[in-house]
Amino acid sequence: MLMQTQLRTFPASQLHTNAITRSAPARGGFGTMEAMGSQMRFDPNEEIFGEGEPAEYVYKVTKGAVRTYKILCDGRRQIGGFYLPGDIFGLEVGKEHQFSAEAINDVTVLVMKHSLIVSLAERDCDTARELWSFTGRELNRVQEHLLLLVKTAQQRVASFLLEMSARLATTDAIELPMSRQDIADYLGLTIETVSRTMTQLVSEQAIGLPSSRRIVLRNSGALRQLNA
Amino acid sequence: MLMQTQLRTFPASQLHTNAITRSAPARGGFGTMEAMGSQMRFDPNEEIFGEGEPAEYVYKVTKGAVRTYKILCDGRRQIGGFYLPGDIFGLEVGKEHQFSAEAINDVTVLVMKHSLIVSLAERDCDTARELWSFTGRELNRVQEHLLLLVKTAQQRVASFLLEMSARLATTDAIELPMSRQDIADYLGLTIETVSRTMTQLVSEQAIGLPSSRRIVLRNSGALRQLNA
DNA sequence: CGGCGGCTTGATCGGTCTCAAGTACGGTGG
DNA sequence: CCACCGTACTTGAGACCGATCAAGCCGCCG
Repeated sequence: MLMQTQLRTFPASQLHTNAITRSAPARGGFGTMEAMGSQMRFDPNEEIFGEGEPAEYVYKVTKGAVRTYKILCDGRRQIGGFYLPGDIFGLEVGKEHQFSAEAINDVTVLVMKHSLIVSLAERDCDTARELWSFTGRELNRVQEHLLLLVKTAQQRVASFLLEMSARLATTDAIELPMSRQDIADYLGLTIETVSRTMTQLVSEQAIGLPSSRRIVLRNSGALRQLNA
Repeated sequence: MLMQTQLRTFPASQLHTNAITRSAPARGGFGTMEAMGSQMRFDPNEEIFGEGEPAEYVYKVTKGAVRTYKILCDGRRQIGGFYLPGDIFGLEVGKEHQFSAEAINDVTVLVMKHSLIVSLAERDCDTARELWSFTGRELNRVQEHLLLLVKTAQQRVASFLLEMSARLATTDAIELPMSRQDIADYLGLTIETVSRTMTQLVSEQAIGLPSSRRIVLRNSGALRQLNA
């Protein structure tokens, strides 16, 4: 059982087999720290860490998508954020993780020891500044997310699509990694409302929907106008 | 007009007359920094700073209550937080204020130069750590606020009352500094719904309401149970 | 005493949820 | 190759919660 708990957080073979896999020098964010990371893989829906667990590690997505979430008292799930390649997650200021984290699809992350980063920050003020800056950006992101939740369903979905477009679009088409349920739980809506709203946006020529996970932004101005 | 902009942020006489008023040595939070602060006063509903303005100063409430907010595209106002005596606000990681801030009632704050704090943090890693820690607590607060917004009206109001009780109650009775409109804009509800929900909680014996701003928690267990 | 702002209460409307089918897609086995 | 299945998604009908619109009430101050 002690085994199991460890396994859930750091599945099986990974901690040891993959610990050897050193990462290439970093491009963006947390410069030197990334040199210390090792790679880990997670299957779809696999837990990466759980709410309340000690925040031993910090993660950077190299492939796939991650969701963080809390289960509310009434059983609903609130998604706190989606993390895509290049994004850092699991970096806590306190001792424990405030949210749980799961892989959405096949995920590869770079793992760094929290304690190493913190102790480095105690000597190196640039690292300290970087930590502060990261948490500040996370704060801004959550503020934006909060503002979403007081809008109408159409506005929430439109904002979500624009955000995803900005984060993972190379063309005007995007391939969503997450399910309708994930989107719903992020936006504080039901799956049915998300679905209905999307078809509504299709009929308004704002988006195209060649398949349920594939979105084409036909009129991003109209989407933007719903909020601005 | 250049005058006016300045006046709106740092009203009239204050910057010069009060800059002399040195504060006593600090007890909690931002230790040494407080020694550098000067006092400022604001009238009810007076703007302390505006969204998008350069974040030149950091504030600590010594008396009264402050709200931060954004005006949404549709004209509604979303309140980001309430700041009570002892609370720090206006500390940004970036260059600009993300929210506007107003005095709710008669407010006295301690003002510190943002640039001084930051430059201190560049040399002193303890200060850097304190900045990070502050932003981390702010992040947790906003996360909690976000979770509020996906609950029912009763749950939101109950959580709000419990939070206020924890923050400003000496006995089981609390004197709210903010109006129903402020509460509504914090909880993402209308003033009518807040009012109705309160009377409902009265009829359920969960609270007493001797006057509209005065709340007595009669059965805080029941309030807590709405969320837990 | 009159007026005004903040709060409460009532009646109705509308958006989102709930419950219930129906449909598309991918995988598996015959 | 097709039949079958399970899962994810869409669509529909009705209920419900909170918003809106509209009075009315209370406390405060002139």
